Amino acid sequence: MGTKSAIKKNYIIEKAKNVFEKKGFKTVTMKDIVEECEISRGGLYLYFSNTSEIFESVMSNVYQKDFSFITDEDMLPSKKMALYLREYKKDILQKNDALGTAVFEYCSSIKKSEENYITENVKSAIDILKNIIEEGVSCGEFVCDDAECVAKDFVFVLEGLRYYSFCSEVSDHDIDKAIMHILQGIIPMQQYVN
Amino acid sequence: MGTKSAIKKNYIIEKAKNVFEKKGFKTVTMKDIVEECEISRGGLYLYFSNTSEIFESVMSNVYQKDFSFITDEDMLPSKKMALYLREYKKDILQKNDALGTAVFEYCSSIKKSEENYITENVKSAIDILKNIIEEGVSCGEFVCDDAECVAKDFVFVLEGLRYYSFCSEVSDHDIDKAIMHILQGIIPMQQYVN
Amino acid sequence: MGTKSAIKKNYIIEKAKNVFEKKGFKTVTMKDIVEECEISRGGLYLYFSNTSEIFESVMSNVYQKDFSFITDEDMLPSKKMALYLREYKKDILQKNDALGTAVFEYCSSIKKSEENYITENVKSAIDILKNIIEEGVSCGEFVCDDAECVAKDFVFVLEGLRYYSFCSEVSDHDIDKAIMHILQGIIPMQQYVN
Amino acid sequence: MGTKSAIKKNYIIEKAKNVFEKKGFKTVTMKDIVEECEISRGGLYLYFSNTSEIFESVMSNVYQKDFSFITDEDMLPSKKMALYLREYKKDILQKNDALGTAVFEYCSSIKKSEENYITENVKSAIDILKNIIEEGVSCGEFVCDDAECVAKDFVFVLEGLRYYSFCSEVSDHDIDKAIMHILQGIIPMQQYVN
DNA sequence: CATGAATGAGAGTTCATTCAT
DNA sequence: GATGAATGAACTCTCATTCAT
Repeated sequence: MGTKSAIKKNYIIEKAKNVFEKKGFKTVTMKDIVEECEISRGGLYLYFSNTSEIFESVMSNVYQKDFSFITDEDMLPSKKMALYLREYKKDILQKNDALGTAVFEYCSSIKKSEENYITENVKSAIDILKNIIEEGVSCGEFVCDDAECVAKDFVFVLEGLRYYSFCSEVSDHDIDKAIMHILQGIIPMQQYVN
Repeated sequence: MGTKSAIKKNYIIEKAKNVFEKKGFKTVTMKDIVEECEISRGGLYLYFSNTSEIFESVMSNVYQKDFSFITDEDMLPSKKMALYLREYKKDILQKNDALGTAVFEYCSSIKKSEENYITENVKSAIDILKNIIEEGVSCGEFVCDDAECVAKDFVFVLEGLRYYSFCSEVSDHDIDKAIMHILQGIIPMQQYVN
Repeated sequence: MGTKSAIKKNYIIEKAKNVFEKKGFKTVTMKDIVEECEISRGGLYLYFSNTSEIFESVMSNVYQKDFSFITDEDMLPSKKMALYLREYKKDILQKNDALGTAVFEYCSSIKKSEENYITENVKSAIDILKNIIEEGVSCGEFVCDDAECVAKDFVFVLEGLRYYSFCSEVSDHDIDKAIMHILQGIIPMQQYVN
Repeated sequence: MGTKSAIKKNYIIEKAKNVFEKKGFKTVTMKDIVEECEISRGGLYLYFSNTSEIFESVMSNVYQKDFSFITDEDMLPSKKMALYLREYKKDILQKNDALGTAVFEYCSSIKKSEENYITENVKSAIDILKNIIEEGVSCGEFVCDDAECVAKDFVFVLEGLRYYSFCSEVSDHDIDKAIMHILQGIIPMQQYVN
């Protein structure tokens, strides 16, 4: 596929993203995407065979956050925690009507045994937080018996808020409060900065 | 519509529930339900005009739990808490492939401003837990500064697990661990019984 | 069929008339009539098998005007003419939104060779007017070479106005003017009274 | 829509015309037209959304007569009258089982206040005839006090015959006789040529 | 007689997918 | 590559008609 094709493919992906944000996943049709892209019916089929394929492409374009700071040896665990949670929060707030519904619909329509975006996301988030907490414990910033348990607490509370946000308004403040409450369980003084 | 009709209507609701459990909400068609019920095309329309109407009926048949114990003045708050959380857990585990996906699809397809099953459910759960905790604090069973905050912690962790359960396996044990972790924050000794 | 049945049948016919006035003939369904009558679906079939049958009954109830004065030997032809045309006019004006459309739809959906309400009506009107004119000529009230031709002029002008009235407003005055114009061709002085 | 499409669209219009001639307007279905055209169900929807839209297209293809001679300054009014009435007659005779019924059904199903084919047609015919008569009076060919009244006499008699023709046989001769009778009222000598 | 639930045929409409150009 | 006309399958919905009660 030449450069021109790649450009067009990317164009389709960008446009399709709008459609998935508007309609979720299940009810999006090839026609919807053709119309959003203002290309020909046949044209779309040159690049994608069905909406799942398009959605996969949208997701791999979208789900790329830079979490390289996690491995930065010079950064304090408390700082890492603050940065990571801030990103998480931003993610949820942005999804207050965006791709989240589509992701859910897509993932829940796949057989459970398979890996999917939500599973991957949750697992990696638990892992990252667990590492940060353990690091924090070693250097004396955090106090915690069971890092995995706290990590899961963080992640599921945040996922719960995300889930809730698809059907109801969730504010910046709501998320902050939930995070602070858990943080208080592992640090003597507040170091989480908005 | 006489008694006979009521029986048939209930029959349709029961069968339709299977369909919603299998397919969620958005992609369920009147034809799907007709086929599951093994009735005629026109027959279904005698009772329901569209899938939303059927789904509403399914929900009002289903979503009726007995939480009367909450107001029982002789029951210890710790006991109430245990009972309530057990029900919550059961609810999530049953939904490990059941109506939850359909509920989500239905609710997220409704305008956010409107009340919906998920919003209602979350709000009422937070309320109930907050009351139990406050009761527990008054009688010395629990220790807690901010009952609402803890209640939300409970609810969103559980909702997070529910959400996750639609796309991945969630075990009895996973839920127990999450609950225990939060409980430890407010009680000196474990009283939560499975 | 007992008296009770006859009453019910008449009730249906009356109600059905409303439906035909509202919707014409072709698009009226058995369901429309059942609903207008507020009887059961099966109930209607005890009396009528289809809408044509009902329409026929409506028509035989409706199309009965008293033109006995036509044969009254003591009445002046000019008076007969006036009375007859007045009835004709009334008929058209009443049909300014009533059964006329249904009659047309019914008649034009029947094979042309068969007799139908419109054919019958037109033929009998021509006949009556021709007789009145001839009578008038004999007694010196009218002057006319070709009574049939004038009779047809009357009838087709009036039918033209009737036809036009189904799609556009036609006033009392419009009809009067048309009638007067033809009358002037056969009488020296105006004797047509509204 | 390119040239090819225009051809197909015209093809559909031609075929649809047959259907409307056979069945009138109200009971014609998209399926009827699909079958007459021998195209696919979906194919028709590429060009038209409903039967009204198709009927409108049929009408604008059909209702285009050349009456330019009306404004020809060199032609005698009597000649114009003869030509115009001949066209009118032809129109009625052709409709002896053709589009007229459909036109009526279509127009009578529209709210009366709106302009429609029948209203427009009648109004323009009255106007044209009135002008011809007045022209004829100026140049001495016709004798007439009230041109509008005579014009209406012509038009409504002819419309009456048209209406009658949908339900019964109307011959060339019937129309001629009616026309002659009115003409005799305004010209001393017959100049209407068949 | 009367009811109204039930059936199934049939019309409307939308789309995924193909294919000639 | 790209287009968009064309097809046909699938769904929605409405009614005429029947029939057990």
